[in-house]
Amino acid sequence: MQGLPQRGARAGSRLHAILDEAARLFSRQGYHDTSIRDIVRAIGMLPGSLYCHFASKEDLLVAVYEEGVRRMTDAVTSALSSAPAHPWQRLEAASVAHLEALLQSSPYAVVVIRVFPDDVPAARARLVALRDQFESVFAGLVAELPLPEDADRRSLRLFLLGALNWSQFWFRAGARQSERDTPAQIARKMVALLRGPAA
Amino acid sequence: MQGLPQRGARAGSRLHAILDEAARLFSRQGYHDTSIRDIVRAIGMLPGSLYCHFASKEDLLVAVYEEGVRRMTDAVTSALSSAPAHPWQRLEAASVAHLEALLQSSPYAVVVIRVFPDDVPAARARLVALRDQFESVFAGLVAELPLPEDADRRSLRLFLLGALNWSQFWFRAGARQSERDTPAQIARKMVALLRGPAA
Amino acid sequence: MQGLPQRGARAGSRLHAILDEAARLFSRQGYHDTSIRDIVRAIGMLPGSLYCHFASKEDLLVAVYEEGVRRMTDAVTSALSSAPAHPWQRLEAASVAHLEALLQSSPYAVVVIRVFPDDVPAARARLVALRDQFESVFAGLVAELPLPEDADRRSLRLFLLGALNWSQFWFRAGARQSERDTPAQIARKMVALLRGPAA
Amino acid sequence: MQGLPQRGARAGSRLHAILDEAARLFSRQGYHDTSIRDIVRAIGMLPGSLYCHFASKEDLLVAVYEEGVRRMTDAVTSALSSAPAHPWQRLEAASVAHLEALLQSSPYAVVVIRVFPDDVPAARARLVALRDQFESVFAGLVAELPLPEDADRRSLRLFLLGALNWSQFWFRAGARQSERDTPAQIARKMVALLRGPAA
DNA sequence: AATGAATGAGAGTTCATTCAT
DNA sequence: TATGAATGAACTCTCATTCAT
Repeated sequence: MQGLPQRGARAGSRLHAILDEAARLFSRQGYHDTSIRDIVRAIGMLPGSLYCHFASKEDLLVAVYEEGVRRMTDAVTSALSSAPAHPWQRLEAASVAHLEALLQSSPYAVVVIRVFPDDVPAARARLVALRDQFESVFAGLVAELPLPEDADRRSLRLFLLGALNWSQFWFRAGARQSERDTPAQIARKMVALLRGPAA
Repeated sequence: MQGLPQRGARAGSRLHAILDEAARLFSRQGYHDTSIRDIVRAIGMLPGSLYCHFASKEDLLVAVYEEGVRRMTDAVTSALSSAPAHPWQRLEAASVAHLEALLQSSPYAVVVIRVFPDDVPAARARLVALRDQFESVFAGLVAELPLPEDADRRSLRLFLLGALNWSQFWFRAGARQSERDTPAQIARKMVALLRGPAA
Repeated sequence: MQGLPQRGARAGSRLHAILDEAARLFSRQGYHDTSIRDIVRAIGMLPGSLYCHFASKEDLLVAVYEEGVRRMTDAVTSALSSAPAHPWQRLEAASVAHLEALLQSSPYAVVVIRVFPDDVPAARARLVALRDQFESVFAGLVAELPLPEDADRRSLRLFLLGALNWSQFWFRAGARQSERDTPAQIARKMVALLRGPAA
Repeated sequence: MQGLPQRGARAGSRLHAILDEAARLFSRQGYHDTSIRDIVRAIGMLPGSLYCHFASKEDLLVAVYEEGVRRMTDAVTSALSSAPAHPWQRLEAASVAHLEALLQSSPYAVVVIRVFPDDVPAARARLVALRDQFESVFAGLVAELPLPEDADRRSLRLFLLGALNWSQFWFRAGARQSERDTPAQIARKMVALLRGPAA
C-alpha cells in the first residue's frame, strides 16, 4: 500500500490490517452499521488499540477514502497509459477501469462511492474534497472530447459519473448470471450512449 | 394524504405528523443519524407513543418510502397526462417531473433516493420492491421509444435513472445560483444526451 | 425532599433514590471517582435509566448541589428562626447549623463544599452561582454585626466561611474521639475568635 | 531544584520538565482532568516515557506535592529569617509568604492546596503526611503566641490555615482588579482578625 | 532514557424498544 | 392513543499502564 506510513514491519502491518478490514466492512455493511468493535475483532485487536492509529472513526473513514481515491485514480491512470489516443476511447477506457474497480476489485473504491459525505457530517468536507479530486480526472477527459462549441461538458461528466456510480445499486441484482453484463461491458455501453447513435 | 389509515381526524393528523417529520429528517440527516427521539421531539410526542403507529423504526421508514413512491409516481403520472404523445417527449416529461420531486418539492421522494436499501438490512427487501415499483413506470416509457430492434433498453433505463438520481449529490453544490440549471433543465439535458445529437 | 418533581409515587422515588445515592457517593469518593455505574448499581438500576432523569453526569451533580444548597440554607434559616436577636449570636447560630450540616448530617451539604466548581468545568458556572446563593445568607448576617465603620466585612465573611468549610479536611482525623470537638463547638470557637477576646 | 535526582544534565532536565508541566496542569485543571498524555504532550514526550521517571500517576503527584511542600516551607522559612522577633509578626510574615506562594508564584504550592488527599485514594496517606509536615511549621509559630493559658491553639492554627487555603477559591473572582487586595494584604487582615481588635 | 504499539478495563452516553398506567 | 420510566445492549472513546525494541 503506497503512501501509508510504515515505520516498521509490525506497525505497518497492523495499520494495513485495520484499513483493509475497515474497507471490507464499510463496503459491505456501510459506515453506520460497522462498529469499531466489528473491525478490530476481525483482526484480533482490542477497540482501544485502533486509536493508536486513528483519532476517531471519522478519521478512519477518511483514511479509507483516501486510499480508495488513490486506487481509483491509479486504476484509471494506469488504463489511460495503455489506451488509444482518441478522446472517446480514452473516456471509455477510464470508465471501464473505474467501474471494474467499483464493482469487482476494490472494497476501498466501493467505500468512496457507497458512503456519502452527507451521511457522516463530521467528515463531510474532507470526503467531498476527496471525491472532487477523483472527479477531476474525468473532467480532464471530458474536456478533450470533440464536441460542439456550446456543448455542456459539465453536465456530460456529471451524467456519466452518476450513471456509472449508481450501477452499484443494481449490479448484483437482476437477471441470471449468464445474461448479466460485466462491469466493462456496462461501462462501454454507457459511453456509447453518451457518444450518440451516429458515432 | 391518500392511502393512509385515517380513523378519525385526530388519529390521522398524528400519523401524518410523524410521517412528515420522519420524511423531513430522513431526507436531511439520513436514516441512521435520525433517532426516534429526534422525530417525536419535533412534533411534541414521546418516543413510546410512536409505537402506537409503527412497530419499528424500519416500518416507519417503509411507510415513508411507500408515500415517497406514491408521490413520485403521482407526479410522473400527472405529468404524462398532459404530455405530448411522442415517446421521447413523454420520457422527458417524466424525467422532469421526477427530478423536480427529488430536488425541489418532496422530502418523501428524497428519502426513496437517498436512503439505500442496503443500509437498512431489516427492511431491504421491502425497500427494493418499492423502488422497483417506481422504476417500472420508466421501464414502460423506455419500452415505447423508437429504437433499433437490438437496442439495450434496460441499460438505457438504468443509465437514465442513475444519472437522474445521482444528481441529488451535486445539485446544491457548485456554481453560483444564477448559473445553475433548474431540475427541469437538468432532466431535459439528460434526455437530450440519451436521444443523441441527431434528434 | 422538597422542591423535587414528583409526578407519581414510583417516579419520585426513583429520582429520589438516584439523588440520594449520588449525594452519598459524591460526598464520600468525590465526583470523578464516582461513576454513573456506581450510582445506579447501588439502587438496582441500569446506567441508561439514569438518563431518563438527568441529561448528563454534570446535570446530576448540579441537581445534588441544588438540593445541598437548599438543605444548608434551610438548616441555617431554621436555626436563625429560634436564635437570639443579637447579631453575633445569630452569626454563631448560623455557623453552628452550617457546620453540623456539613460535618454531621447531610451528604448533600458535603458535596457542595467538597466538589469544587473548577474540577467540573462543564458545570462550573452553575455550581459557582449556587455557592454564591448560599454565601449570601452569611453576607446578610455579617452586615448586621456591630463593627467599626471601616471594618472589612467581606474579608470577615470569607475568612469565617473558609475556616468553616476547610474543617471538612481535618475534622475526622486527629485526636481521640473523646477529645474531639463537636461541629457545634468548632463553629462556636471560630465565631468567638472572630469576635475577639473582648467579647 | 534541590533534592531531585539529577544524574546528569539531560536526565535532570527531562524530569524537571515533567514535574513542571505536571505542576502547571494539576494546578490549573486538577488531578483528574489532567491525563498523562496531556503532560507529556506539552513537553514533547510520549506516554510510555514518563514511566522511566515515575512508576505511576500517583507517584508523580506525590513528587509534585513534595516539591510543593518544599517550596512553601522554603518561602515561609525564608520570610521568617528576616522577620521581627514578635510572635504575632512572625505568624503574619509566615502567612504572607504562604499566601503569596499559593496565589501568586507557585503552581507547585497550588497543587498541594488544591488537590485533596481524599480525591486520590492511592496516594492519600503520603499526601496527608506531606500536608502535615508543612502545617507543623505553623504549629510552631502558633505555639509561640502570647495567649492565655487555656487558649485552644490547635483550633487557632486550623482556623487560620483553613481561611488562608480557602482563599484560592475566591481570590481571582469578585471585585474589580483595582479594589482587590493583594495576597499579602489578605494574609495580614486574617492574622489581624485572629489577633483581635484590641491588639 | 525513550519509543510507540498494544492492552484491558471502564468511562459517559445513546438507542430502539417495552409496558404498566 | 399516549405517557414516561425503564431496559439491555451497544456505542465511541479515554485512560493509566506495559513491554519489546
